[in-house]
Amino acid sequence: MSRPADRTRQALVTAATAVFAEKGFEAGSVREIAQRAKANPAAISYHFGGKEDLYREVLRAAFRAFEAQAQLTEAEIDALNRREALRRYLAWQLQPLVKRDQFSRIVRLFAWENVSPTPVLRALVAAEPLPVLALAGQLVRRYRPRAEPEELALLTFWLVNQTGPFVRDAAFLVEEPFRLTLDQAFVDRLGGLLLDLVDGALAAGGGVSD
Amino acid sequence: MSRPADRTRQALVTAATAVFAEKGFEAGSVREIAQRAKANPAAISYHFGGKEDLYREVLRAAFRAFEAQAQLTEAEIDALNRREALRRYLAWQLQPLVKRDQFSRIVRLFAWENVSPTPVLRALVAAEPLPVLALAGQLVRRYRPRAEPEELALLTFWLVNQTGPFVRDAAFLVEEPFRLTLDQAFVDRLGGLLLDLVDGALAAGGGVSD
DNA sequence: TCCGGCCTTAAACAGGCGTTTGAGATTCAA
DNA sequence: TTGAATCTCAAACGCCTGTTTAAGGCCGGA
Repeated sequence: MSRPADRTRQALVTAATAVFAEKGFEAGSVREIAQRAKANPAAISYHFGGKEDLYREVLRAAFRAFEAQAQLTEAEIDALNRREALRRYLAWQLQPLVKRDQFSRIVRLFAWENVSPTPVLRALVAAEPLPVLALAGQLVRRYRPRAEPEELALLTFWLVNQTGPFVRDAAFLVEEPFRLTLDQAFVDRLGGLLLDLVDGALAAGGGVSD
Repeated sequence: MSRPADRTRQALVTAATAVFAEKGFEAGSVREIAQRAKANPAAISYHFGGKEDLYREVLRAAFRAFEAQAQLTEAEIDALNRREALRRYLAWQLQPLVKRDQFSRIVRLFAWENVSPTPVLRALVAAEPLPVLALAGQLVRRYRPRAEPEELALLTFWLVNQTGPFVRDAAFLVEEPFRLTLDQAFVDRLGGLLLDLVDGALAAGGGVSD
């Protein structure tokens, strides 16, 4: 695959990622995408089939990019000290804060899907469960091996959302009244703070010792 | 004020709240709003000035409705046992889960604003800081009176987001793979679980005893 | 050189958007 | 009852949307 059209395809996917991240799927227009890719709107229908199919391509690439950064496998969760496993999990989830330019668009894509899921994403995740949920669930069981299924589900959802708000609303945190500076040292401090909080929360009230 | 036009005004605000909650400000159309209110699209321009002005009215009503449900004042936070204050704070924030029909639209309105803030809301909150942030910050200081400003800011933001995901993504929690049932008993259990988690997290690692 | 497939393009299509217009209905005070 | 103010409504305006169409450029093989 080194046809002349590959340049157009790749440019369209890149431009679409930026536009959909900024405005969401509905509000992102094929004309703006084409303009940023220096291509014609009709090229989207020609190469992908339509706006939805282009979006599917964008989501697939986003999933690949995010999961490639995982610093934790299912095997490691059971092998490692549970606090160390938790530390790696949090570090992975906070990576978008470090590699801001690279990941911010992907984070925003998922934020849009969070408030208004598209049929495109629903179809994609229906195929197989999200790896991040499986990892978080396994991590919770290291702390609460005897928890009921409902409590386990709640704790898993809770753990996933310990980092989400910081990543999703990073732009909000640098403004008033918070005024935080998002450099590497800050992300390290945040990671340490969250590790203490989450470890403390899971260990207290119902947790078993490691 | 019991002019004949008041019926139209009220019907438009009600319909607009539903439509904006479902689709967001941009995607919510004046034609759909007018149709649900059994009115003419031109009535929006006539009574409010335009789509933005109608939205401002919707947001104002939403703020009033949400803050009227507060179960905690600044004075009570310092007077009460800190765990009891935290319990009341969490109960307040989880109320949308209990009174689902009444509050779900407001929660969704703010969820849209979270991913893509409108100039309308920005102008509204610029006037004065959000009461919920002030309360959460005061609560955090009960646990960590000697924390640095940055840590205080992070902990405040963290506390606010302990309940947010459960309320915002309640529709997600009832589906696979979680399959939770959102009745009163469940919300009580969730409130108790979160109270233990948050109290444990804030008390561990840096917290002082009460 | 010429042909045929791949690619790009401007133009047009049907439909939705927020808002304005002007005429008609309705309401209320005098 | 009359006149003026208030309100409603269908129609039209200009602009934007995703997609289709048809014409032409481009390029490698015969």
